[in-house]
Amino acid sequence: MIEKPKEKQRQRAPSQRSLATRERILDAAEQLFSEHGFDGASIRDIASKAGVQGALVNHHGGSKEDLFFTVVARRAGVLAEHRLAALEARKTEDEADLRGILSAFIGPFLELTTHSGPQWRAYGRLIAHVSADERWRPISEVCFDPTAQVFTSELSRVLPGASPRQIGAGFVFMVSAILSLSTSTWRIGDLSGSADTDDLMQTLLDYCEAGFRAIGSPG
Amino acid sequence: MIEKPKEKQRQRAPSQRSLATRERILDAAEQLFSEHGFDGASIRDIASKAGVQGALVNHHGGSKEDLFFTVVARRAGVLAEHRLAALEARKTEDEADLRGILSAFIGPFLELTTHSGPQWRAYGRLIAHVSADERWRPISEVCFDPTAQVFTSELSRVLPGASPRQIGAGFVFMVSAILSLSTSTWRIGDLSGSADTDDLMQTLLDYCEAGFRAIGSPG
DNA sequence: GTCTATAATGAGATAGAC
DNA sequence: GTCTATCTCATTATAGAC
Repeated sequence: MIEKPKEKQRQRAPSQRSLATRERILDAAEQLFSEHGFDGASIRDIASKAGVQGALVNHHGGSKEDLFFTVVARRAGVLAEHRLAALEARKTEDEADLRGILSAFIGPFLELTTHSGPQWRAYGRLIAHVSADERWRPISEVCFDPTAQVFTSELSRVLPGASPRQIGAGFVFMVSAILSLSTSTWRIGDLSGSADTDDLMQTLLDYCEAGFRAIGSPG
Repeated sequence: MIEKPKEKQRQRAPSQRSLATRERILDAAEQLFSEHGFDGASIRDIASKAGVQGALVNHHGGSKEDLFFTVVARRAGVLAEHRLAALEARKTEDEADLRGILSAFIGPFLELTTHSGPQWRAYGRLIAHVSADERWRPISEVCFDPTAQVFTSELSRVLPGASPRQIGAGFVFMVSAILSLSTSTWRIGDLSGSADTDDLMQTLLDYCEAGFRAIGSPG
């Protein structure tokens, strides 16, 4: 199950080749989990994509659920750091108003998932799976809730007229809209050029900022 | 595959008992597909929940993919009718402004999925699966795109300043926010009472209306 | 750490009796 | 239309040689 990160004490440091293999396996798992979901991606497919034997996947990743957890957690820290750093930067420049907070949350995610290569792009879709399936709630709690709490606190500060429940609802609406850019781009149209994605980010920011303002101001 | 609704010519009308069995199977499939997704729900589990033998599921539903299609399509017509009727009602009363259009789209969905029993509640989650997985795009095109086109046309009419792409983006944001109420209610809090859900619907409407206005107005 | 081989289970689908 | 029985295949996971 998903109990812990379970950091076994190792006898000695793993070799470089071992680490490289492990990374290949995690990359393959990231892509296939993001495309087909947990149940739709098989260990065999992952092993095949990584160019290794099936047994190696279990050796490096443990059970399938452990592997899924590992893949999600691998980039969660980086994403959280980018978001919190962006938030701090806004604060020190006195730009931590509503739009500044939303930018700090949305910007790093879109920057990473659209401009940082196919693995990060897959990771965006992967988060959508984690977020949609209550089965992965323990993963969410560990990987994403801490950051979410920081941002909802900030939102409550700049929107004193909104109840915690309204802030929570608005936050869920925003997250689902963000993730829809990773999963439903085909509904809006191809996003090949950077100009298009930046355009879409502005539209998303405008949408969410106005939405939050409507929630925060009295009826 | 998902080619067609494939209406085989029957020799004679099915018996009442047969129809009842078929409904039980579809109900069970609806619940399990909505909870665990297509790959996570097995034919065996569906048969067990419906209280029939496994072979009957294939007999009534065809292949697993056919069964999924059938379940999604079963209520799609009702949902579409409610939405289009609500839209027409607004138009004849000269209330087809932005908020009226959004209400006609959101209201029937929330009414059905929160106040019309567990099957409709499951159907809401089911649509979230269909919408998130590109694999079901053919189903979306048949079941939901026609209604979506009607509403995006209306939105373009009342928001002449927004490009089709912006309307499309806003529509995707809105749909993802609506569906998040079916999948992520545990993130916002329990929705036991009707008052709570009505409250949430107002919040959602405020959020989306403001968001669309921000998209539709220059700068 | 990596491989081959295989165990153990569960999946979707069908044949054929009733 | 319904059931029993079964086919065929894919799945996760592990045992053990190297």
